[in-house]
Amino acid sequence: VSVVLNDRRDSPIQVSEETRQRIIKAAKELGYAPNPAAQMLAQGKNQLLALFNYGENAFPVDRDHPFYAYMIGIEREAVREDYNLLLITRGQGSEPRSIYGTGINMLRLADGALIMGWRSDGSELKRLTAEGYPFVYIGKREIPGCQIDWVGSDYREAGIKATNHLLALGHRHLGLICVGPDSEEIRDRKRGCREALQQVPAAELTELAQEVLEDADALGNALAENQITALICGGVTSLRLATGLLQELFLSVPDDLSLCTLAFDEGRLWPFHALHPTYIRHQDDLAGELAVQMLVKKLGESQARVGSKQIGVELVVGNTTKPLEGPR
Amino acid sequence: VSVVLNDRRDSPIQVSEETRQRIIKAAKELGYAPNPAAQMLAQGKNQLLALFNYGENAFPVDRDHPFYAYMIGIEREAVREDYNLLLITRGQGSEPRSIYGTGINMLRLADGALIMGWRSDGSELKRLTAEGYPFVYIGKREIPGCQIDWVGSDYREAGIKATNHLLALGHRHLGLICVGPDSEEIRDRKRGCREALQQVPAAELTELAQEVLEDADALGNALAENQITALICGGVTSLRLATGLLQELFLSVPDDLSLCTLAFDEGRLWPFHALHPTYIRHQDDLAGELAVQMLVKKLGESQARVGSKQIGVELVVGNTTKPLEGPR
DNA sequence: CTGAAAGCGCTTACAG
DNA sequence: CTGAAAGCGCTTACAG
Repeated sequence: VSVVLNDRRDSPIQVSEETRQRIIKAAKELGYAPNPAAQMLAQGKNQLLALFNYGENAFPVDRDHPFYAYMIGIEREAVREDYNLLLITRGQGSEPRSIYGTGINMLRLADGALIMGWRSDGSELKRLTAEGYPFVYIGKREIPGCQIDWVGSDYREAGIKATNHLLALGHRHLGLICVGPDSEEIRDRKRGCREALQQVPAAELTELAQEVLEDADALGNALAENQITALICGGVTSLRLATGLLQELFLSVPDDLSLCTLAFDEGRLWPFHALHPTYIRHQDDLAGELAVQMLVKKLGESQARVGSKQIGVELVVGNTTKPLEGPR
Repeated sequence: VSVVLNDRRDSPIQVSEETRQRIIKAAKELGYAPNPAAQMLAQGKNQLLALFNYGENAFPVDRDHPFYAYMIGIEREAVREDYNLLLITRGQGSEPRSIYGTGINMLRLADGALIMGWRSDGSELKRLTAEGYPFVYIGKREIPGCQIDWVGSDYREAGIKATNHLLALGHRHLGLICVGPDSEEIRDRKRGCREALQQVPAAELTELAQEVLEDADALGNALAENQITALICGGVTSLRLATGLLQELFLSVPDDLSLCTLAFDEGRLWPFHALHPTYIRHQDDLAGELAVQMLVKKLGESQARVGSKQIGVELVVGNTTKPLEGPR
């Protein structure tokens, strides 16, 4: 019966066509529906991938949140690979988020896990690795003495491309501002910008403290002091804050200041937007897909390392950057 | 061991504190985690809530999608109620989405389910109900001959409030435009607008076909023919399309036309936006929370009906509507 | 308080 | 080709 209903053609068991039909007919009449839990138990795997986020919710309240795009890719690929997704929400009511918070490794409900979030606890990841639990980290994550597989966007390249663009436009006094907690990916942004800058001897890059985005005058002073003609924003949040303050300062973009952001989501644009930012386009949805692929591969090869991957980025030129026209 | 790990204080079995600690310690050391499928099989529940979407993905690619806000609330409440969330992605690769598509009811892996999406198959919902599977529908869903519990935003009230606002400003020739597939909630919008309009004898409401949003001239003609001075958009998509076309037509908002939308997400606004739409604020995240509460209640009371709920809405006045100043 | 046993609904070798 | 049996990992009466 099991062979017939699951259409196991590769089974060693041969069933006559007549019997087969008889079984199917009976199943229909009885309104039979298999119990997936029992199937899983018998087959020893449950086609479940856990999603764990150290940072916030799986559904970020802030839609500008970079994780959102990852999620889209993760779900898309999960459909293809025929896995269900398990959002770990039990026991996540209090900070800090923890995998072992309740004492047991909750991820083991699933065959493997995708983990994300900046505030991740290195020791928990080490323990997971030691236990041989298969997971892939979403976003770059380097832990000394512990090789973990991750997949993320190449923020260093983002920094390089943005900086090169502004340098090519003739700007020599650049500013860089990132908001948010210090993380591998913030450091990569800064590193990329610095690397690109070093190719042009006369150029200067000022890293502005994120506090200057709390007050228009603070930003104005910082820009003036350093003669900044082009500002690189680390992401959408800094771009949003900066544009607001620049408006207060009556500074016009790009006439008074060129603006370029290392992350942006074009889906946000409205027809009546005057500004179309120059930005670095990421493919975080592809990163999400790749993460699932890597994890599934890991599961198949019983926990071999699959290696980390960085996804390339590209510059999209909008109307917020323009060539420098001599001294201000 | 089972009694200790599941913290069954009400169990007839008494366990000494010492033994209890010994068990917990051992579980930790061994990295023990219960198998949800086995738990499901043995006790018929596993603290898992399934999420099934007839329409699209759980993570809508379009961030303007109304489901997104629901998701936020669902997750928030799941944390509180101590449930994990199971995103049903298996077998969802091809249209139309189906719960029984593979022959088995995938939802049975979880204790209960939250179901959403306009394209839902009434017969599947009927079958679920007949089987006694506990679920709550996200968004209004009425099926003849089948009482189902749902929770959704009150789009009729949205229509009423928007229409009343425009009438109060003196407008008498209103237009209404909704895009997307016909659904209970689209019908409610229209119903609400019509109801409000009937209170003012001299007023007229023209329902524009969604095709007029495909072409600027078509929209222009429709507005002119009906002398429309105020346009109600059904949601973000129609608002977006309309603003784009109005710009092409050199019609200015709100001087030439007042604009009000029945759904909007203020989180989208940028500092440099000139237009702040007058809109109806929904509380879909609260609806999501409520849905989880209702479902959990259902689970507790072993599938009693809990009744459907509609969440109230409110008008937020922006700068896209203004009083009518005599004939145009 | 502890241990052995039955059973949840399936799948899959294993005998007939 | 068919039927009886073991086992997946749990929970829960049931004896000791």
